[in-house]
Amino acid sequence: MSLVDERQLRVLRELGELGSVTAAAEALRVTPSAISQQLRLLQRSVPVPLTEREGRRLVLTPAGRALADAAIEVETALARARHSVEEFLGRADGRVSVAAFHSAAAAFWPHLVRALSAPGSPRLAFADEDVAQDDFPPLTREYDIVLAHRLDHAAPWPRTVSVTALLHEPLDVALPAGHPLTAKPRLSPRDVADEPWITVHDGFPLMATIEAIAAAADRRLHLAHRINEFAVVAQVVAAGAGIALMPRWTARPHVGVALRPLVGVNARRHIDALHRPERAARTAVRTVLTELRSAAAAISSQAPGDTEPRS
Amino acid sequence: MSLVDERQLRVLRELGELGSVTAAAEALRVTPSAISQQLRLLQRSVPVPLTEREGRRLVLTPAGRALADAAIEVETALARARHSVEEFLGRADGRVSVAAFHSAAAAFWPHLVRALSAPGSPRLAFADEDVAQDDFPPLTREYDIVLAHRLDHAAPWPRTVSVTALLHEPLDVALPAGHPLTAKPRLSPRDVADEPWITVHDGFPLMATIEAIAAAADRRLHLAHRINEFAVVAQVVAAGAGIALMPRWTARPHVGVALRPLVGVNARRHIDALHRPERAARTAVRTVLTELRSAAAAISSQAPGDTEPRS
DNA sequence: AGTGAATATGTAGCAGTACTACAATGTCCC
DNA sequence: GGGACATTGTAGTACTGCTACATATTCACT
Repeated sequence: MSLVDERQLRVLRELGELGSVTAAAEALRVTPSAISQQLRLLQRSVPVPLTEREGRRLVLTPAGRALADAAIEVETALARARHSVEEFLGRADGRVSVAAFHSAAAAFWPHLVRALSAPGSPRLAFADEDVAQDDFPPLTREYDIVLAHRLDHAAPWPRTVSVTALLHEPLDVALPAGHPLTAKPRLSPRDVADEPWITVHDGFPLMATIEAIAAAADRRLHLAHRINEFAVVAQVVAAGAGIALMPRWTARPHVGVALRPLVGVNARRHIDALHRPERAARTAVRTVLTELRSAAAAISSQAPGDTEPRS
Repeated sequence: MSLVDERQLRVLRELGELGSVTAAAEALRVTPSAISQQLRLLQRSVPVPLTEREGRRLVLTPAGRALADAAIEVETALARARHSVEEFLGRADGRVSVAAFHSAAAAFWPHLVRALSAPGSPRLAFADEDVAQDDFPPLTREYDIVLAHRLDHAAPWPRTVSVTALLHEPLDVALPAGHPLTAKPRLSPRDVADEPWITVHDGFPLMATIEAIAAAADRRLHLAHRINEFAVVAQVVAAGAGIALMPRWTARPHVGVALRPLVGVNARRHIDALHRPERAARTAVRTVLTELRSAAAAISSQAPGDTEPRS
């Protein structure tokens, strides 16, 4: 019985529905002999007759009809399997996993939640991932979409991932409220080179800008603290432990911290959505990408005084 | 996509569950190379990657997982199909069609209905078929069980059908109440040869006994009427239109009709259940056959004064 | 850093299977 | 009884899935 296969079941079913070997053969585009042989093969696995002669035609016995009915289920399941990939790709409400580093997560995810809460929208699965720049692309193996950042002049993303540009965000200098430098509307590398710095850990994107400031000022900076998380950085800056680079749009404003634009070095970061090219074959993933772009537009224009043209 | 077959889906599913080509190969008792080739073949039909490398192992992508899930349904349906014949054979409550000629139907079917009314019993499908003797065996093509009758010396049933003997029923002479012959406890062919006869149509089983009476009495009988249905015969006999042969047990008694045993010719008929041998592979069919046998025992002993040994 | 074990993939050849073409057998209908 | 129709059997062919073996890649351990 275990060598009953789909082909034989299909033949049996056609015979049952069409009522003759010849008709089944035409339907399956083979010779009647092929049908006859498949039936003989199938019969070998079953101890009761599945077919019987009726005059010169061949028809199913009740046992044959029982098996032919089961064959319908097999074909249904196979058809469903054959369409399951398209279904998977086409589902509007599929699960979409989105990873992001902290500041992008805080800025983008609330937008996504609001925009995609209606039934029929993609179901979101968030995960925060604060990793060094090189480690963003590999995350696309695990997540459908990865929000990543890199500095203007850093190495571009590898070509194995697709990139959707979201923000080109200025990095400002964060000063404690009341610090003397807050008097200046914009700061040069020389202005800030002697202050104690709070920076990200080595390997993280913003570090390159810190190094650019040191180079432009021709000084060795004093790296007092290494803190990745901007919410913590803001607290420590406000407490007067040093100054820091902070993103203009995606970090939550802090009353004890003033932001001043930096001139003389290119202090900007790209925030991009990375994904493997084939993941965008899914409708749900494309929906989230579209929503991310419109969230980016909202984010970059949310503080009118701070938008790029005027910085 | 249409060349996705069960084998490829099975391979994909094993890969998904076991997590490596080698493990899937062991599970399916083939070499890893075979697995790899089947996966390549499957991938050819699908426009998005189903698998991806993870270190030195191979794992499913989300699309692959979607297809593997569908593969489970396919295997389930196939397993069900492979067991559907046993299920069909083993079901206690399967449908069993029973054909019978009129007097057997009237005598046996009420027993069957009473005995097999509990839930879980075979579901009965009755059909009355009053045919000539030669036409009983072919009815086994259409019905699971056929109640048929034949006379003692008639040709036996062909060996293509299985026979379950039910009754060996005496045929008595039916006389109008008050007819002079009712005075005799038993009748010889000579006693009845000059009466007007009511017989079945030519070709029907009882006809041979009529001819035997004529031969034994060396007379030509007067065949006044040809009526197959015993209920009608009884009415006409009671009305005085003639005498007739009637089965002792399976014809309903009629107040205007007296039955007298016939001696000197072998006047008995066999009532048998005929079926194709393979139909008895079904539990439900065997249940009905058993019930028919016990019904036969009840019928032949229901009128104690008329049982065979005393006739 | 290097080496060996583990894993997957490619290639060639082999074996089993499903098909076609054709012949034979059986059935229906006039 | 003859001709058309239908199924089955037989021999040969094409295809497909497998094994064996070689190769490439990754991992773990020293």
